[in-house]
Amino acid sequence: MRLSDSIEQFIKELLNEEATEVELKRNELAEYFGCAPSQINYVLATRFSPDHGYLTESRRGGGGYIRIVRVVQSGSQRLMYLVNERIGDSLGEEECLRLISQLKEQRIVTADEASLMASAVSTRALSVPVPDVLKDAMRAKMMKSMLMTIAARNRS
Amino acid sequence: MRLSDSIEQFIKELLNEEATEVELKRNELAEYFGCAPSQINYVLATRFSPDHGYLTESRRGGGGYIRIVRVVQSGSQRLMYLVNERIGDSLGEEECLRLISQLKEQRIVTADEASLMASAVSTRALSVPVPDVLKDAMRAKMMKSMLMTIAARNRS
DNA sequence: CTCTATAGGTCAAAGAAAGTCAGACATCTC
DNA sequence: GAGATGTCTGACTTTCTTTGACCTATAGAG
Repeated sequence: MRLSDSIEQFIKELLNEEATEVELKRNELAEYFGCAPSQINYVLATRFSPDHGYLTESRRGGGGYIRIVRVVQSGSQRLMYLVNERIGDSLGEEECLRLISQLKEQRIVTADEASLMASAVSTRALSVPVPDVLKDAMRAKMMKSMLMTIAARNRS
Repeated sequence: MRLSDSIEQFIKELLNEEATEVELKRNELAEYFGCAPSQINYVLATRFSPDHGYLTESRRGGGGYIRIVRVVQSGSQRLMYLVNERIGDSLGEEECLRLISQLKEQRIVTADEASLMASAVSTRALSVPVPDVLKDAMRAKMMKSMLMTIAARNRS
């Protein structure tokens, strides 16, 4: 069995028993598996990315840590559909706005959150000298990122 | 738990019970926590700066002290300050996150809104081939845009 | 007025973790 | 079996914390 798979499984077991969140020390985990610490980053990048339904945060320095949050897709099929299929690699401003207003109508986000999201992907917010193609790519990523965050919260 | 975090918490507990102001002796505090006195300055600098919503003043010599004041500021004042003065033309991810978490602590935004904002300016959301300089310029604009939206909403 | 004990301030360097990335190696696909 | 894709490592980087040596201001005694 591959090392990455073992590490993946180990973390998923920690997450299984009613915990939707784990905190671990990169160095300890690496030592436990007898591998380079950077291997942990590889596993996180390839198995615990937002596209896989996870969020991670971390802190460096003394007392540092890595936290992994599992985003369960029970009450949020709609969101996961958007993240995984509807939104591709690029999304124009109009399309973003359409999607956001749908989410609001379906009461998946509040009116306040909808306007917050809209202001983040607005032309005004992205008015820097960058080709439109890249801006739309960013919009897609930003939308996915925000939707994942909402899904994580809706974890019901 | 980190020493800095313990000291931070200790001070915040002193400030919590209806007191908006504490006065303490640097050396005593350091002795209580068994650390170097300069550690106290570190905590003040990283957790009780004006950005965090605190002011500090102090006095040396016999009978010296350090006073920490929690600044009471309305939400919209705070937002305007951030938009017009604090956030310039560029803002790194770490700084964004710091500002956002302070807004949350000061209850100007909800926890949900804070995580939404954080996910919008995250590295993850902006991982497209664009120079960092431009990303930080975008972050500044996005933050302003979102904060303006919040300010507009609060004014109702 | 001067001296000294008593505080707090500053800064650089060491330490503690995590992040990044290029390249070696492995595995899969056709 | 050659090229593409996936794994893994190690050297280097970045960020955050902690300490200690040295600096500066103040009050009070003489």
